[in-house]
Amino acid sequence: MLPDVQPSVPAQGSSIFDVAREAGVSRATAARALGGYGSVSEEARRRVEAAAERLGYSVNSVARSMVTGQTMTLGALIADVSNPFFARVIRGFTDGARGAGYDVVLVNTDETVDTEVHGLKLLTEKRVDGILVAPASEEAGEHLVTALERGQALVQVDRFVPGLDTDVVVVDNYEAGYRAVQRVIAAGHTRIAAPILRTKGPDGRANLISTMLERHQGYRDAMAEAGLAVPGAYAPGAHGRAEVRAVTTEMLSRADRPTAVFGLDDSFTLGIIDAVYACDLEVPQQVSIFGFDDTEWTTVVRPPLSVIAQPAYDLGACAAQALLRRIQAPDAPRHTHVLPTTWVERGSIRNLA
Amino acid sequence: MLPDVQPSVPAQGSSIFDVAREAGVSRATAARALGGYGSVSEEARRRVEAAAERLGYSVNSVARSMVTGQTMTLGALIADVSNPFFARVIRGFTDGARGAGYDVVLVNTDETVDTEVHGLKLLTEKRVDGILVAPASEEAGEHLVTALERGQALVQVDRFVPGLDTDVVVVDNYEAGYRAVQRVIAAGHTRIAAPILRTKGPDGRANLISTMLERHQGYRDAMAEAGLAVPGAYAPGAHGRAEVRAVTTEMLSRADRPTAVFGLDDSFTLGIIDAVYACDLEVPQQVSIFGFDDTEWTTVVRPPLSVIAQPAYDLGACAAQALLRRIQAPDAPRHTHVLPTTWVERGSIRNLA
DNA sequence: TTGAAAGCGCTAACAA
DNA sequence: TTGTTAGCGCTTTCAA
Repeated sequence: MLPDVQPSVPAQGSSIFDVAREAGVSRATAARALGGYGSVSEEARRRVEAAAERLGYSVNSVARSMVTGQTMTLGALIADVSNPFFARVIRGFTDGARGAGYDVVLVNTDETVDTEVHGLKLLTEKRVDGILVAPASEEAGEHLVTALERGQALVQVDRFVPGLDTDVVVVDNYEAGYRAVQRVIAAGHTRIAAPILRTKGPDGRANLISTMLERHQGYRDAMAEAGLAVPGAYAPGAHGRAEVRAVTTEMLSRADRPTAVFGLDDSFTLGIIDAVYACDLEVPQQVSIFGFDDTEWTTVVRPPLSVIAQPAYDLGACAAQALLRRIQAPDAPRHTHVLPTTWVERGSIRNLA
Repeated sequence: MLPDVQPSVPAQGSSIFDVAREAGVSRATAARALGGYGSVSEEARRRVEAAAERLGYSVNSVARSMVTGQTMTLGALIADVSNPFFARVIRGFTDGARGAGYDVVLVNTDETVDTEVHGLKLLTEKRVDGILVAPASEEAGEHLVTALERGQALVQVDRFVPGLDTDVVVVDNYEAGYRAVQRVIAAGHTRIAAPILRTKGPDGRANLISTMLERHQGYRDAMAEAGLAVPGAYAPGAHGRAEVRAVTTEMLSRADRPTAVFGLDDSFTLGIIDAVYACDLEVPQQVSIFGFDDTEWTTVVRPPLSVIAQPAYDLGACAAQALLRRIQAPDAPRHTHVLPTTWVERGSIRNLA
């Protein structure tokens, strides 16, 4: 009736041993009944389940992971959850993961390569089954290469390190920026500005984020194609809302101030609006504004903001799917998923044509 | 030179055994050198570290957790990360956790008790060292009681189940609502409205969120104390921005429309602003608005919004500290931390006095 | 269908 | 300082 031998040190909280004893079966049988694998008689199953219930048994998944080699956990290395864009990406990602029985460990990198490297190390040590990463730099990807070589399932989202052979889920930032600016040009604007992100790494070197860069390149190309100039003053560098406000305020105070300003992301657009208020300019009569990313507040500013909307939630959800498939089939060919952006015309662009 | 015996099944990826062999020491010595515990000669340490480097060794923390009984992981059970408030709470929480060497597993409950119960079960099975929870219901707390009895370290944030003996980190929602409304009354308003959240659970029963309830009670008490009436039409139930917009639009179309409307949270305030635009009313000339939570957009609406600011990040950071202390000292007395809110006066309230 | 036994990769107590 | 050994709680052959 008591097949197995009591482990020498009794565990705190009941283990499968206790359940087995309580049910009068072996540990193997109890494990089979509880884990839903192998074959167990109906009778045994009922007894084990009742015993587990009585004892308040909770399976120890770290022990399980030890044996199966799977943690049923995914990692997410993103810049900052408190950034609304990433918050939605993460929501999509956790939903996708959860649907397949996976949990997710969240790590914020603040766009810092060192933090990303450290976070990747931690996730690796925790043996997560797969990792989502929005790389902090498109240049520093060695740690990701190493992870990949070790067989780590990896998916890049929002941005990607060129040449890194992983699944990728992005939007076409270049195209979106390009088309948006084309529209504004078509509306008759010739002086269009777009402050650009300038992040300093700990070494003082510029840490360019590919997403922003691509949007900006789309802007530059659309301008060039229309024969329009982009003086340096129209593309000032800044980091964060306050700096954007500052450089934009200066830009809008110039004699040749732009007639339209493009916010390359949520926080940039906010900084631009701050500047417009600081300069006491009317939108869109005196200056037009358009931005990237359709957040909740774009319809409560007056006039409502015209923006490029990107499917943040879907980006995360799609990345989860890709990662899950990668875990299933490590050697299947990699895919790059380019999700569509949408131009949302509202009232913040004046028609000069 | 090769003290230990090769395990029968060679592991994929190198284990501490491989490192030990490569370094010519025993597993225990390798483990000590790598884990930074016990005593190891300088010579051995160097050899082990070199071997680990050469082999690309990564410690398996699930195995470590197995023996130490610690996962160095915390769980977070919150409504929704894509809600800016919770996103900031989570950021504070992960930062606090990370500082002490902990990672965090994120679970969204969508204010649903069932999901919360299930999430708690998962986190328990994963043997996280502590759990942060923003309870979905202040009535359904049995699962939390059970966790507590089992010795689970727990901290409640933003809301709490009355009588549940855990550390708690909140703001005084009642007081904040009360004082804000007092201010508006002092500005001469007598007809003040505040739509209230009505969430339906899967069973169709109302699932009241204590936070919103307390704010609303503060509003009611401030009104009552000033001898002001709160007709039912001034406190319509709604769920989500769109519904708030709808009920508020109707409210503002009445002959006895309120002169001020209180947004009980971010999404409510957004819905109220939507309604104000829909009714084509001027703020604050025709209607005043004030809200709870100072999000990024409150300064880009015109007029800028007067709000009660709450320290979302600090709520999370403080909860992390409390949880970490609880893990250290499971039996120390519980504390309730009430973080201060701040009234931020901007321009959205008309002075009628 | 069931039980015995091995072992996942690590830490920790003990001995040398 | 170092090595031996015994597990942590589970899954998984292999026999019975």
